[in-house]
Amino acid sequence: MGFDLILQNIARYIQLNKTETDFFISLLRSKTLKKGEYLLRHGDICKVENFIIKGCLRVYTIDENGFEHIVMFGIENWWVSDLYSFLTQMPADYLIDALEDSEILQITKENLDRLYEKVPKFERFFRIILQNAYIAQQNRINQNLSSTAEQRYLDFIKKYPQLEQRLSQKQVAAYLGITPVFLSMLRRKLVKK
Amino acid sequence: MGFDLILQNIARYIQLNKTETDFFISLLRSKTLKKGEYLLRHGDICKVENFIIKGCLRVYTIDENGFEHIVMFGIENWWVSDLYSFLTQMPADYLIDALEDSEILQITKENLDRLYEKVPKFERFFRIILQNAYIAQQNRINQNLSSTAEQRYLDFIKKYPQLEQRLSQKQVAAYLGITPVFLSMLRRKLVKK
DNA sequence: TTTAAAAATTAAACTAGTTTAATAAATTAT
DNA sequence: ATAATTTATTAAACTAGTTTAATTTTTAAA
Repeated sequence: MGFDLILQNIARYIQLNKTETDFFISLLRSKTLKKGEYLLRHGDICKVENFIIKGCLRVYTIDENGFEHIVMFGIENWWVSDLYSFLTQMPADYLIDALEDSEILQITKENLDRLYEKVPKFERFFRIILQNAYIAQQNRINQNLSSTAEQRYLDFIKKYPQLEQRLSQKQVAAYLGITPVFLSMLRRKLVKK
Repeated sequence: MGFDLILQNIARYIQLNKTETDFFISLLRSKTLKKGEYLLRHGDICKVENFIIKGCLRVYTIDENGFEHIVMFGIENWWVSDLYSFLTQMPADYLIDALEDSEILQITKENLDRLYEKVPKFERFFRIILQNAYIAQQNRINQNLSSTAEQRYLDFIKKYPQLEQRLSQKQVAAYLGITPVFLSMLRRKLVKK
């Protein structure tokens, strides 16, 4: 039916009975995105939390000079949103769009709040998801502070080998915090070795 | 009693009755730290989550060249730990020490797990705490990707004016990801304006 | 209160990463 | 299939931030 992946994702941390599972699924809406299509624009209210079934998205900003900076990629089995905007229902700081044709499942804030009320186990689930995301982000901050661009690139392709295959170098550079020109130079230098 | 601050901190997001409050407090241990004292060393197992009642701590790494990189400061009303090590009980990636004489309240992993079981509302509490921390970290990542050191410094003193007063420039530089020498140059340039 | 140690300042030489611009290669659209 | 657009490459000039080192100021220790 297409809910297998998300149920599996949730089963990693909490066990749901049939009623709970059905209730949860009833709160989801599915959506497809063409490559390049926006899920969220800067200034929009982020109305939903998104679970990716298929495809690849990016969460990013565009600075005053028009340069893009990617705070996260999302692929199959990941949750993405502008969490600040989602929680506060204030205008979003980030943009989200699809880097590939994608399929997602969405849950609105109202429905997620209802889910927390009716199935409090989901508090635990999202606590754990957030713990993992927090740890990953902290490590990324540390790496941005302590490593050269070359080391960050090497760590990136080591940590996400499959993801790197799916991304253009421009996107990788926007994630690493360097220019595409410099990434190209780094790669040349690395293959020469 | 010294528990006022932490109870207030928790009351922001969940309501506890007398029994729950007493149970929670029974799980806490208090500890004082002298300036410079370690709470956690790289490679230790992080056995406790720490709530700061008074003082200032830092969570950081030391790179192969001996330079320190600060991933977070903690002051009154903040929670600090090496979350990865705390959750997995594996050796810590980070060091934590006191930048001022400090007082903290500690809860062990076993006790926190018991707390989640007996008072599931705490799942919600820590979910919300983590949401806030996640959002703050994501904004910091974005800023590291998109702003110059000068802009990051200006944003830092604007966002944490009270904190900046308590820190040496060396610590601020280690948080911003620049050398103390360069921070000194920036400050001179800024006062001249 | 004096001494020692750490933090901050300044300047000059240096380098990691940027910018600009031109060309080639790969994707996308018609 | 062709044209148009985007992405990647390369090189040269440039700049934000580093490094080293010497001096001053502040903080901590005895």
